[in-house]
Amino acid sequence: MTPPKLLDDKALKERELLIINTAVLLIQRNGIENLTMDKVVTQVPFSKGTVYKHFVGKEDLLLAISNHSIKVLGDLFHRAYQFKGCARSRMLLLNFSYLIYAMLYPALFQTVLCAKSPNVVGKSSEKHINEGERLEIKLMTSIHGIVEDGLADSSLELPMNMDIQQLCFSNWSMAYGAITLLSSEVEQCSGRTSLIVERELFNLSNMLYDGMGWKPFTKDRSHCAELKIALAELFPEELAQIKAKGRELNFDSFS
Amino acid sequence: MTPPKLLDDKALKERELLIINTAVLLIQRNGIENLTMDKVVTQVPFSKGTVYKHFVGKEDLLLAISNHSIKVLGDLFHRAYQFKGCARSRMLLLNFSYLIYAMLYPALFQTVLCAKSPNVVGKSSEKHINEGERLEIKLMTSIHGIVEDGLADSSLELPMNMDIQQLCFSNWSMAYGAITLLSSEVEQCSGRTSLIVERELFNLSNMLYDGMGWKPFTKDRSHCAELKIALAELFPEELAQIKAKGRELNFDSFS
DNA sequence: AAACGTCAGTGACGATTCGTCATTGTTAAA
DNA sequence: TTTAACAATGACGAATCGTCACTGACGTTT
Repeated sequence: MTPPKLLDDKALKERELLIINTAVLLIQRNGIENLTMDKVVTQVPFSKGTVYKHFVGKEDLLLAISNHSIKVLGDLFHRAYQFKGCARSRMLLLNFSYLIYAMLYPALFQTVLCAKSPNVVGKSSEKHINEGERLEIKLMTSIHGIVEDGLADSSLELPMNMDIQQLCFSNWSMAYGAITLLSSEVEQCSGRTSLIVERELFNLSNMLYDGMGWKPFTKDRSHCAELKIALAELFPEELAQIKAKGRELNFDSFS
Repeated sequence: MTPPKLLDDKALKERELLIINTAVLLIQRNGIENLTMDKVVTQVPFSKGTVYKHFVGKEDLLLAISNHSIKVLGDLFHRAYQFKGCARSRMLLLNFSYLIYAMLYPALFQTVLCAKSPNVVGKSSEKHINEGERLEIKLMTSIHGIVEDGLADSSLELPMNMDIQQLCFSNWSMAYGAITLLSSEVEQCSGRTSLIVERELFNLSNMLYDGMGWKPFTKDRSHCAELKIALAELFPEELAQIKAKGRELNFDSFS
């Protein structure tokens, strides 16, 4: 009467990842708007029914891709968190790791944005929705850690009766807004508009940190030169890949 | 031989608006993820072919709704711009008009977010895409005007070699990020999380303005009391409607 | 070893939704 | 009245979705 276990979790995870990666390739090739389950099924050594065992529908698959993408971003964030340097610099570095992510993996970035739409969330499984929330919280922990370091070394004090979570959210929402709004420009080489994403992100971050009273203030330190060095040290491969795509982070147009 | 004009522009515009409003009602009732062209057609005194005369497809209709929503928001922004008061207060007020909009018209707000997805943009007509860009620029002009007023009365100086457009974008992307990320919380009465959207928006705005060096600084003025009065004067109806929905802007939890 | 039960896998199928287009109706000039 | 251009219709084919009845493989029971 013991129900036989025929499939181990490992194999299931592997298969799930294979489906996700296949879907990402299709998104890269045809655009997210043309992704269909039928196409995914033909590109995968399983039948439709099996795919639907893993994902209750197309939207659920999208959310799973989004979750996977957030994991990738979480790794970049963690590297920024671990960098040696003052807290404020590392927070700026973290924001730029977000930008690098958006430039390097546009399909993933795009999918995360799409997955935020109620169109997707409304049709997804509880399991993947909860996983997504967990992952976003995890993302926040890197930010959290940097803020705590800033508080610990007294370069930062909590302003306006705010708590740590609020401060983390401030930085996150600011970076999110800037990169999202300029993400359409992120991919192209030359900006049609006069807004340059790396410059706006840099200025916006510094204004916010100055407003928080986070030392060293902009007037006392060349954050730009520091950032340039840190990026080259922490993300050499990623910067090279971006360059290979014909795009490049340009810090010369602003001091 | 003169080709007869049978439909005037006015009637066309009216019909387009009727279709849009019908679709908005359906979104409110069934959620944006369940909007179908067939349902729209049955709710409208025209046939499918006629609807498709106006909108090349479902996504194009969504974009048109988004554009319509941006017009509504533009009106709120303009009222904030015209308010009497110091520039910095008005900018804060403008951000809060954005929040009011998100709370009062969740379906519209949601549609604007969805319409940003490449899923939608990729399948829409040039006409509506261009119209959307025009409308967003128009939105910016209210922000632009307030910044210029701040420069004119010397309460603000351009920091870090930035130009006016960059400053406008900073405020916009910050407000966008905060409200978007907390929009899922915007509708519900009590916050499960410890983040309260009106409080975060208030703090984030003030930190940014302080960082810009925009006077009067937070330490010198009770922006909160001022904002409370301004909101009551400028958006009495809207605040009442929000209250009627069971939600209320709460300023007591922070000074 | 035969019968049985459980579960993974399959892909044909019905249902839904989309967008088109051949047809019909309408208007105003000739 | 005829005609030409425009407007409106809704039946239809195509695409996509997600389900479900069936098959087969494997371990357990008899």
